Amino acid sequence: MGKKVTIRDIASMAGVSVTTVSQVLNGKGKRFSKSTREKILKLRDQYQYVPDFHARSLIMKENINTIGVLVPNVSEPFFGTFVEGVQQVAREEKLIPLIFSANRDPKLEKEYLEQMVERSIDGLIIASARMTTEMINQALIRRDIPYILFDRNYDQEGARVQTDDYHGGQLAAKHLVDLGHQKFLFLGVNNITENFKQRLAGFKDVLEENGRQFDEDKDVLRTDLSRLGGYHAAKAVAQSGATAVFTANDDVAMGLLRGLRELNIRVPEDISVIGYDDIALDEYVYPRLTTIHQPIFDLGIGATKILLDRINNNNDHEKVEKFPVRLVKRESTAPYHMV
Amino acid sequence: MGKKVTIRDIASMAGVSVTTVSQVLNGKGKRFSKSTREKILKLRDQYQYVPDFHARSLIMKENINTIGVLVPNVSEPFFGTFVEGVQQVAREEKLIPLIFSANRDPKLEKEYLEQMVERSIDGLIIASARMTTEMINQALIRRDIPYILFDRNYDQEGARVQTDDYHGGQLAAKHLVDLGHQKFLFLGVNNITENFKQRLAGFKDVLEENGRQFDEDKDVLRTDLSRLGGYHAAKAVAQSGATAVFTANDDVAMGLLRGLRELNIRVPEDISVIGYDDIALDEYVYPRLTTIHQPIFDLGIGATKILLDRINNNNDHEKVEKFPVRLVKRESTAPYHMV
DNA sequence: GTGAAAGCGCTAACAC
DNA sequence: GTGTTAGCGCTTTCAC
Repeated sequence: MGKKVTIRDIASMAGVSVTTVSQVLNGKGKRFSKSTREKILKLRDQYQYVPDFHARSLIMKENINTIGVLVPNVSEPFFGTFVEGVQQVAREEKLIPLIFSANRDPKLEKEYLEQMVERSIDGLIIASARMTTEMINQALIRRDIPYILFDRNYDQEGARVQTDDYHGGQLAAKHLVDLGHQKFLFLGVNNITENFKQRLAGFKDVLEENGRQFDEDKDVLRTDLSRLGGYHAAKAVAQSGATAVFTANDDVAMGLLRGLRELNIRVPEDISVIGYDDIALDEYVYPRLTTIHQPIFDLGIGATKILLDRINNNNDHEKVEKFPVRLVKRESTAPYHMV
Repeated sequence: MGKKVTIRDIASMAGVSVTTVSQVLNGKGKRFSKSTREKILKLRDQYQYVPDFHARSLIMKENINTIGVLVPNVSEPFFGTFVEGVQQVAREEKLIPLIFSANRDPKLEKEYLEQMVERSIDGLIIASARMTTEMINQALIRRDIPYILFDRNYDQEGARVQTDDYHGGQLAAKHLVDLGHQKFLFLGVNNITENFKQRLAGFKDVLEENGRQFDEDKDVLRTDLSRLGGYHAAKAVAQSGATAVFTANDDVAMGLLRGLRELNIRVPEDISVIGYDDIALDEYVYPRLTTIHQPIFDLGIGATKILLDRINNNNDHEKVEKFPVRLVKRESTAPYHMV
């Protein structure tokens, strides 16, 4: 209903100037009389005056602390957890996180990125496979907006948080080899990005070091990076003859579990499945999923902290923080039995 | 590094006035010579000029399409899907959705709400149990920002989308009664809100209509509204002697499924479990979860469309759009067998 | 103790 | 065809 109450309205009602109101409301009004101050405060409360954000940030180059978070999809458990980590730090540091979920649509990503730039946010956390450094810089060029890269951005510049995907792949292979398996499969994704390549490389290397056969042409299957993708791949997995499958991530593994179940193939008795990420859901599927743990929540925290660091200290050197991965043994993997 | 390029910079470099630049860049420059236009466009590209958002929205009170979405937690599958629905409409309508996830913290919710108001967004979608109409109005008062309420806001004013929770409860009871069960349990939540009350009421009424016993004191258990909550409740559920359990939502049901499994209680052979919501995960747990379907994605779409309607047409009457619920039979419920 | 005035970057009447 | 001017709502010198 009501038109917006401006500082001018308050001023004229209080019978003082806008300066006075501004000063008082910003806690810089020690020099004004008590009665003036109280009058203004009272009017503020009465009319629910809130200074206009845009007018304010137009002047104050130092922004209200706002950071942008660009993720492919908040509804994926992985990114949901990541965002929660970001939020935790944001809360502690009184930052406002603007979350943009672009559904892996490059056009949208670009658009959102530009939006954030326009809104002159203080910093940016970008989690996106498709987004190249070039694209990012193009949008950010000539603005010194610090940003942090996350996930799948290996060959890129810029401060970032990373996990050791190669090592993750090694761990998965080692676990499966220890269980005595002989025939392996990597259930990868159609749109392969560097982190997946690394996992595969680590996986393959350990297999070969242990004298196992692994042919990248025949022993790698590709599907969509989703539960449905894993589900649809079940038949091909079953026909491959492999007894141990390493999936691109836990979502894919969950889909595979379902698909295998419908095919009456038992996990882990017939096939062992190991995922990647360690999302919270892993404990709730059946069988509980063995996986490579990534500290997703901590990654969110870490990314935000590095970003803050860069914002505040204008820390220009490219900081790359590595986070550890580890094997989490649950029920979806078991020793290999000869048939 | 570079300072921000302003319209003035572009103007002086092009040797024209700011007006000219502004007009040309906003597509209102038909009256200018082609050479001028091209010169400006080229400079814009060269210097990656982006008009300052704040300066712009300071003037054009109306036009930047931004809506705020306040949810308890994006990483919950339910809200994740809801947000996706919102985003779909947003994309179609060229809106920018600002997502705020407040983790059910009332203080944060209020803070975010105020933030959105300050940023003069065009409209608001609020999904929050704790948030009373009073709180909302307090933050929104004297601004005519239209908003839509979602989820758990029964006894409240304002346009909103709703599903028929009472009917949902009825459907659950009917299904269980049809299967021949005699002893029932409602696994509810500690912090009961109106939607849960409605579900319970519908559940109870149908049970009693069919001559089944249901005592709200003894046959209702309370736990946290989460997978972990359901998990922890498993023992109590097992000891209750009930053969059919209706849970507050699917998350709780998933936790219960896991807990029961660890107790070696078979679902559905020993106990039937029916959830609520029909989140995507239901197909991937074991056994696949029977549930009451809510059109979560459509709710997101619907909420956004109603909001748009109110923004554009200044539609002041309180529109309440109801969405249907229905039973989705899967594998977690089965006929009752005498022991 | 208080206020006038300048200006943040932009758009839009209204000249010329 | 193009420029002048007047703000949008606010903060901040600096003068009184």
